[in-house]
Amino acid sequence: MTGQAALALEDFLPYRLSVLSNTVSLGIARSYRARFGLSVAEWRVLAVLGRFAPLAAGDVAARTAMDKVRVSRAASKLIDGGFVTATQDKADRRRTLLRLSAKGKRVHGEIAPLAQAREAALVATLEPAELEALDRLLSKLQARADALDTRQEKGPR
Amino acid sequence: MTGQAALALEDFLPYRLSVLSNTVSLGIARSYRARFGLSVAEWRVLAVLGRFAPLAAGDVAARTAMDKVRVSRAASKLIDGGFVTATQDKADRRRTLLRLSAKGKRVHGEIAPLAQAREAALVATLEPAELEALDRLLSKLQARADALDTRQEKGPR
DNA sequence: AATATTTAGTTTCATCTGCAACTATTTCAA
DNA sequence: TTGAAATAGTTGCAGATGAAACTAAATATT
Repeated sequence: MTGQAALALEDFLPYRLSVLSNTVSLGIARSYRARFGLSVAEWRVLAVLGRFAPLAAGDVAARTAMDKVRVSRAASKLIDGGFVTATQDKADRRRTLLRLSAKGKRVHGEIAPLAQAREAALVATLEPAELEALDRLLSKLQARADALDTRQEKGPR
Repeated sequence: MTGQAALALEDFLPYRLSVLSNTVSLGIARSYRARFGLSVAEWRVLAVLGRFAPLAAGDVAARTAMDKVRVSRAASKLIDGGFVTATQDKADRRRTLLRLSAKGKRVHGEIAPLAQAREAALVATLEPAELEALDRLLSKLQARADALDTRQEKGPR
């Protein structure tokens, strides 16, 4: 009845990516929400701070692909919870330098292996060659998606 | 300083999937949000209704991998907007059968090609063999993610 | 048949989220 | 210098979201 080929949602790549991403992320999120009361946004901030010493909020945003509002709120919660400390950058007093507190490091040390184990379990069924292919394909698609996105927006980001 | 290998967010598969999925979906969403005022959830419901004749809300949820709350709300908006009609199932009066209205069909007919063009642009850089590999990898990962998820939950879904 | 359980869907509540407006500070330009 | 423009980050608002509680109808149990 539809004039043109009906869109098969179940084969539609953006949809498949969305379902897969949600399945994976929600599964992981559940485990650390239950244990530490951390949201995905908070965990991401914790993760980059665990890896890259002091970062300003803007740097966190760049590294997590989150917008600055989301980072700001996640950081506030982490500070309230005592996971993160904030100090004003003396060289540029607009900037707030974020670091993990001792508690933050402890939690990061607990969650990171869990997250890695989950990822390992996810890709356990893939051959090494497949894993390599996956890496390349995701990189290619991300680059392409960024390009399409930039083109669509008013100006360059 | 961290005892174990720090988690590299930028290489972390769940994170990469999330970023890619968001880049792609939001890019597409922008185009039909601007034109028709439809959210991603609404568009998904419209898409499955455009393809599979009358569906109950629960069937829509199953086919879109959205939860029933989200489906219920998207359906309400679509009904308010005149894109979808709802009739009570005579055989089971708990069920509401959803169909596209004439207007809904028209909009679906407009958006579907847009969405397909976007997908085509996204995968345009992939060789046929790569596309095939992508398909297989996503299926494999989804199956695995589902299995891990089910195992984690209390009972089977 | 009467009651208990299950199922379909909605609503409430408590977040989460993004956009836009805002403050504070720094950098640029006249 | 001094005002204008840019940058870092926060907050108000309005919409989206998920979990849990709830209503209504169907099915299972006794």
